[in-house]
Amino acid sequence: MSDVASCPEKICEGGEYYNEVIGTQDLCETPNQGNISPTTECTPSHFSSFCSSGFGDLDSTTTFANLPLTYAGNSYGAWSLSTDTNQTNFNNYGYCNYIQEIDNNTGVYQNYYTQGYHYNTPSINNYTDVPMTYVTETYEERSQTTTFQATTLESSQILENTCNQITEYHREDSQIEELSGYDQRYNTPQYHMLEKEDCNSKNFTTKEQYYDFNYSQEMMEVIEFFRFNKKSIFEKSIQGIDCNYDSNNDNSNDNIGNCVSVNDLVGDDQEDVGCPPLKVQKMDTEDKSMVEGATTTNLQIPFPQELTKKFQNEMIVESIEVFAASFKNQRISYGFTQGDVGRHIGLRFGNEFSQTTISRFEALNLSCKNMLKLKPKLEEWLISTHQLFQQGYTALEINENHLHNRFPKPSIAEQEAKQLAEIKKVKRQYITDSSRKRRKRTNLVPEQRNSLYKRYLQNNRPSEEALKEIADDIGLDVNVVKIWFCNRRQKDRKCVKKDDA
DNA sequence: TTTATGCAAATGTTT
DNA sequence: TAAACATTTGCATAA
Repeated sequence: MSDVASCPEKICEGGEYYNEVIGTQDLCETPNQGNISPTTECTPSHFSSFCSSGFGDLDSTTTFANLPLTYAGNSYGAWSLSTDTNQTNFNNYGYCNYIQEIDNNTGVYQNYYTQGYHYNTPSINNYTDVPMTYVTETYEERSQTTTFQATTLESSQILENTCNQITEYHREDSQIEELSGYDQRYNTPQYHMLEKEDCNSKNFTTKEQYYDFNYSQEMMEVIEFFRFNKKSIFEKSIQGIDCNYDSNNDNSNDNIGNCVSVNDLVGDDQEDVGCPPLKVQKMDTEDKSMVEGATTTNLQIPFPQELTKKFQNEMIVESIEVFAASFKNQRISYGFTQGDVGRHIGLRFGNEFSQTTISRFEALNLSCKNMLKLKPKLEEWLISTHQLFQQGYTALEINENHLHNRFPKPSIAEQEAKQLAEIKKVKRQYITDSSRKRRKRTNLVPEQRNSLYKRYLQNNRPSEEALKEIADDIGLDVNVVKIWFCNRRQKDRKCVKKDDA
């Protein structure tokens, strides 16, 4: 195992720039309990990698991994995975908000949530055969806040060491064994978007040293290796927990019961594929054997291309999950309700969302594509709100004075470009005019509904004239009546199909 | 008071 | 072009 804190990788993809980081413990170790040493040089404007200490709580053995894509100002969410160094067979998986003050180089963790799992052997490295028991039903809030002083590292040194680390991982069986554990040595890569200028920053020597997210087989091997290990642990712990995929839309071909296959979000252009679910399926035996192949010395082509796509999909899915959790945390800490957010977005973009939609976003109760579509707006909300608070406004003032109005509305093209960036890997993508106002939902009163249904029984496909007549008669817009008949026919067809099944 | 959810209105895509 | 088919979204209300 090398002495590397993190591995910055510049990822350039279609004009967008990512920073890829793999961390190990050594340069993250902290002499004092609770201290954390982020590597500020990894990303010029934000932290991207850090380790903290502790098991359960943030102490000397916790490794933080997989920073999400989401941030507002200096704020990040973070996942941690830590193991029990006292061999009491307890594993801990946590989430917290991470806020770094760039100027004075300090950071704060807050709103720390944890979920615990028992496993029945103290041997961490045998995890593949260890059944794990889900211990806590829900996240437990610890309300812990940890403040620390950041440590700055030389980026060139990090880059060099990290590349050595990757090479060693590829070469040495013993080191691979070590890495396959999921204790403090376990890390996952993470990435987030950077400005173009950052990519050319002097902190990084030459562009040629960067790994390309799409095309570097070597990089993908490492990413997949780490990610599989993590998944195999986590998935064991969520056995029996329902997927939280939009159960209303359960007629998709991708659905398997209430869960959906994650295959092919990053599909090739020939395939007409849908979105993955927001909770992933367990990996099957076949997949596992392929990944286990990666732990041999033959690491040239350990992963089939298909699997690479699958992991990319999972990364996308996970980035949404993490963002949703982070978004909720921040919304609550700002003191806004879901309804507030929906209204603010209306002020900001010209088209507001209901409390329902925000609620569903936070609970991952929307389709993946839908989540990806909404995400840029919620990111914008976080940024705008953060700025308003920085200017000294309170939540009350923001609400009463409609301060989200103050931000220039981005052009439709800009909004669409952002949505496109989110869902560009989804085939069948389409961006709708996001500024067009959705018609207010008509609330039909029972008499109107009865009247419509009576006429539907007489003729379920009325002509234009008949529709007009019905509309006049009931006192509704003819379009509303037309849509009602369409939806009613759709409902009937669905019922018939269901009966047939 | 806030959030979650069933049903279906409205919108988008394919046939 | 219209209808079928698919998906997004919000009202009303339960929790």
